[in-house]
Amino acid sequence: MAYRIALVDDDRNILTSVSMVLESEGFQVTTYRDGVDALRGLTAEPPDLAVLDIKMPRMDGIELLQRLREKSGMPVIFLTSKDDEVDELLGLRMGADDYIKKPFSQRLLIERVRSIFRRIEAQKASAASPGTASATSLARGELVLDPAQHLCLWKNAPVNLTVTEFLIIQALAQRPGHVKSRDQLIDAAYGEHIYVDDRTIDSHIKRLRKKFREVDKDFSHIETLYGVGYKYNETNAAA
Amino acid sequence: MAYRIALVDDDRNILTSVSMVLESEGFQVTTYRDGVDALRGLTAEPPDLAVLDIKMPRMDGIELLQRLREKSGMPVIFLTSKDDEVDELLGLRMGADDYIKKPFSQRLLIERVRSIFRRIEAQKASAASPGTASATSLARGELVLDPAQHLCLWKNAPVNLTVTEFLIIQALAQRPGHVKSRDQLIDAAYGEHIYVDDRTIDSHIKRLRKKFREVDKDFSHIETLYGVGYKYNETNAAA
DNA sequence: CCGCATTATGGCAAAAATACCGCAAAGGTA
DNA sequence: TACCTTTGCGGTATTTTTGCCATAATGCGG
Repeated sequence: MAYRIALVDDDRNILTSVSMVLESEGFQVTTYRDGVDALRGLTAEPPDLAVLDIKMPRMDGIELLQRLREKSGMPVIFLTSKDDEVDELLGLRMGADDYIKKPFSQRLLIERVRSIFRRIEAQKASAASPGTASATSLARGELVLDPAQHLCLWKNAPVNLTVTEFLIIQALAQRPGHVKSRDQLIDAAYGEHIYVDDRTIDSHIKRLRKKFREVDKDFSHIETLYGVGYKYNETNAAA
Repeated sequence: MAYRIALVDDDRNILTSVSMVLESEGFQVTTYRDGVDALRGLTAEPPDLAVLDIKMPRMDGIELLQRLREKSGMPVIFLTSKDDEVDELLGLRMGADDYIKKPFSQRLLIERVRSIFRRIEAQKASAASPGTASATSLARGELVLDPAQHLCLWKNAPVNLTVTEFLIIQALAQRPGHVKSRDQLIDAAYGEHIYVDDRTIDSHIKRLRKKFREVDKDFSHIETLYGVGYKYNETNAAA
């Protein structure tokens, strides 16, 4: 279930480059080249997040946001070129969730976008009634993972995981019995444009094992494959 | 299996310092001092990644990339000195994978480089195992080998192999009944540019036979061809 | 059966990979 | 602001793997 992001900018180059980046991260991107078009599109089919340039012909980003806010509370990130535009944003504080100064790195952009969606997930989690399995949830034998609720159950007992831990166990449980290299797990947990050390994965695996053991002393479903990576087994490791 | 990186910059200091950093991370680095040389070198022997300075005499990085793109899709990272160069990149974005502003920290550079290679590995992995049965998995009679799961079964019993052992049995099982010389097995297990002693293969064969015998006392499918090498037989050796 | 060449195998120390402690930085919250 | 949680990573202990040696065993040609 890919998030949908609307991108509004009058610079076609930025439009294509940014949307490429976002799409490479698995988001579904719709682009608009000016505020008027965008207002129509965004109203007709609201995305999960809007990324707006401030300076645009016909209708600038700020006016666009004000119009949007009449109808919708969708998250918004602004793109700004100048510091005084930032000031303006801060002064007005009219409901933007974040802003990014041009020029910006892919990494920064993705960081901001992901943080927005993390926040949304968190809200969903607290809002959702427990017991309702959402569409994206995962039930692998005794393990239940529901990203929407940020819920992890082991043999029906809740396991309290942090965001990173959740992403890692999710990646592992996606394919029980299959090895994931540390690099693959880094991609799954952080996205492709962020580097963390291999050993950091070890730490998270350690914490995961510990938390599962707190619920089930004999938990040993996360297996180390020496020289390869880790894998999640549905059946407990015997030998 | 070291990744090969080409580094192109007219500043000799940067050339040496950066290549030292990369080499210390285990990468194999080739350097070029201008775009014309680089184009020739990169075309003749394409590396796994190119790191290009933008501002260079004779041919700048942007032109170099365009020329490269005519032939190759190798990943590219740009080095830039000025913000307006960044703008240009963001706008044009003609196939560069990332950019780094000078001056940059060693850590940042490594971060970017590793992220590129993670992506490559990820693609390899997903290409290798799209469904449940990975394309490269092998079922030869009673022997089952699945690299994606790092799984080895003999008569449905799991055999716990190390990476090297796995690579060797894989090479042997690829063509049952066909001899592989020790040199061929070394290539298969270590890559072509690493030297280990012939007798080392004997050791691995020893360990393989032992591990298989632990599961099946009468296992004798790995046959020695005196003076030639080893081969894997589907039917047990009748001798 | 003999002598030479090749292989099998147990053992071992070095190397490689991993587990995990503890801390400090980062981020969020009240 | 101060406080709490999360997180990444340095560093060390531990485990696993691995290459190779020395010796015994086996194969091969005569």
